Amino acid sequence: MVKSAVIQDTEAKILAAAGEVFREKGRDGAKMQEIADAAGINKAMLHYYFRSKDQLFETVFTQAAQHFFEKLNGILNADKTLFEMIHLLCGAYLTMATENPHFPLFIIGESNRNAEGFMKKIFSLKAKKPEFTRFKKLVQDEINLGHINNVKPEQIIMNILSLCIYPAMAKPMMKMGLGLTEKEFDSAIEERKQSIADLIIGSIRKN
Amino acid sequence: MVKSAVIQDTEAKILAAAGEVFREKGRDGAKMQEIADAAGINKAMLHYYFRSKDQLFETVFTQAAQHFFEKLNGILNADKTLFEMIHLLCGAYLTMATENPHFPLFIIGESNRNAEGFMKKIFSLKAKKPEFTRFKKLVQDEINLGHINNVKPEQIIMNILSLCIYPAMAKPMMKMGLGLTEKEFDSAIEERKQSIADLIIGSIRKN
DNA sequence: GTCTATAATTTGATAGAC
DNA sequence: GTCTATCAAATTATAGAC
Repeated sequence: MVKSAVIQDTEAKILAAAGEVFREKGRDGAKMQEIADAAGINKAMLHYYFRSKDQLFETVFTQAAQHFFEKLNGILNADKTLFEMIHLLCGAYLTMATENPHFPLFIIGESNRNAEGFMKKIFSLKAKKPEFTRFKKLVQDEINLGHINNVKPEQIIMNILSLCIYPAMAKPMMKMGLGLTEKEFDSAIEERKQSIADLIIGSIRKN
Repeated sequence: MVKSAVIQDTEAKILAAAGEVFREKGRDGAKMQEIADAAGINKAMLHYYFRSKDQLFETVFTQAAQHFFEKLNGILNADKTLFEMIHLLCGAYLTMATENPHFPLFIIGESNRNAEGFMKKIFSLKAKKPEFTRFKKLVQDEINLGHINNVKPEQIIMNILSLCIYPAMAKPMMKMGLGLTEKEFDSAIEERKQSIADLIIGSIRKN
């Protein structure tokens, strides 16, 4: 166990390469040969470690979902006020979507393709599925205190997810549609880091 | 030319079937056999009419984009006030996304896969690419009149698109994540038809 | 134009040497 | 564990009869 930390073992290399290719090309568009090339190893190794393309995909997908859920649960269960939590959620989602723009499309595509299987997978993860019960309670408390309007917590969640994730995942189309350069688009996204949480809060706060 | 209007010609049948399958399964996930079955014709016919799978996809994609752009241009160039136009845009996008939830994923996936080719395709359409110049002017006018805050029109567009499209395209994941039944989710979307435009307008209107 | 049968190609998967 | 060579299956594409 004195292996250099720089040199990943083969399994890790495969998972990293497969993750990238699957996210970019999708489950069907990704080819085993391309994954092998990206990992710098032979195609036969993929089968040696993961048996089949399906199994490799499942592993990659599960790992990605798990990683994200852990992060999310950290926020949703933190001891914060509603407004603080909205800020944190917006920051986390925006950062995730910006750094890894293919990830949301990847997840959504898979959940659309096979909703039942998707659900089963999610529920069998070690990391618990994100729980919004605490968030919902915070919303209800603020309503009772008269601080915010009588809104459904689900709508707030939908708004946060939409505003944070969509622009990043649709970047090429957005850039083109709005006629923005790469730089202009990136700075537009940067602006949103400040504005989205305020927009959400402004829309529910009682004046 | 006394053919019954009910019986579509083969080419139209193919395009309809291919559109459905491509949107649902994606460019790579869709199989020619499945398209042929959906169209109720033989696989060889697909090649007779469209030469190759690639060409069939391009035709379907272009046609879909064109149809949507025409609708959008109708709104963007209409003689309306800014607030009216925001309401119309939200309605059009929400309806589109709800009735055809696979369409946005389809377009975004393709534009991510090949941004340059996507742009070339769009620009060569008969229907002009949607122009936001008039929308931008309306925003600037309202800013000058002191009716709304000094916001960038691009941010408004991003917000409209995000809030309307994302929840519908991510329906299975949303349902699961929020623990909603089909019925509950649909009524949540229905609520948004009333609330989204108001949310957008509320976020920019000067009080 | 439409079909059946078949060719050609791509791609996932395995066998077997090292 | 890793590679080369090869197989097997799936899928696109075409040939040719009607």
